[in-house]
Amino acid sequence: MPELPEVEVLRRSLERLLPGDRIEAVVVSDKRLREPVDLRELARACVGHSIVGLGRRAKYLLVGLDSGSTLLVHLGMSGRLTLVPVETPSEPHEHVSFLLASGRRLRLRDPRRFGLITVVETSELEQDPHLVGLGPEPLDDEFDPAALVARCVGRARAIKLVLMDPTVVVGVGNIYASEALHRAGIDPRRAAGRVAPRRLAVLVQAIKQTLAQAVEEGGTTLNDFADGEGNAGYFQVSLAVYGREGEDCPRCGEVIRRIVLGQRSTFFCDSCQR
DNA sequence: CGGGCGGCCTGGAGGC
DNA sequence: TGCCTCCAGGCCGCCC
Repeated sequence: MPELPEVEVLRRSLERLLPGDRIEAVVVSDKRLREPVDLRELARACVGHSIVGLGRRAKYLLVGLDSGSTLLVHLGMSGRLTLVPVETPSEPHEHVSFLLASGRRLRLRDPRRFGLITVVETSELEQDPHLVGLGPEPLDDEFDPAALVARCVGRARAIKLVLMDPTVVVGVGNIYASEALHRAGIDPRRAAGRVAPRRLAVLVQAIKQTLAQAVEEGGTTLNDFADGEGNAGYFQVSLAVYGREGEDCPRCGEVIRRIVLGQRSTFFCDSCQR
């Protein structure tokens, strides 16, 4: 489900709702996620401690606690983290609930179980194995044309797959890779090393603009994405190509195609993406 | 090292 | 109604 914009939208919503609240109990109802949920570790870091802030790195949500620990949460494909009244009945695929002093509970559901929740010492966040080796944040100045060019020279891989490589740039998943390439007018199949530097510079701007706009529009809700209060996003109406096989390209009117690259659906316009 | 692929999971949609 | 296949926003590890 979530790429960078969705996680950032979630972060912003929780940032308004959670800081200052205290975790009174942790319930693990299903420990089966990408890594088994460790109740003892969660409880030790959380119970009796307050939430101090919400951060994000790549597609990981970071929940900072006054215990000196940070919760690292990844939503995988189908994860949802929502704040509900404490008496809300549990639903299928609920994994973890944090009962808060305010009478609410923060609940993590994830039917496909590709998600993750774990505890990291805040002072050691940078060295955490989940985060180490990640490339630059796409919305930071550090991600610039020179950075992308350096990672593309001499590479035979399709440019779309390079964009989705988290050591190149983080947070760009299957939807936004297709969208950014359409904006930049670049064929997703083109070998990364054969995209001119000038056009890679355009691509960097397209990525930044696409992601920033998606955050402003509340993320993309194709099926079930929602922020911490359950609100859907609406960037899906701004999608130019993703999920629009057979429709007209909004820029040139040609038919949008769907192909498979790296086992993922890829949408593009053969006519205005070269 | 780069590159390609299978695997991990469940649920929803659509065809028959 | 049921059964089958395909498809889905991510990521990891194995192979050549």
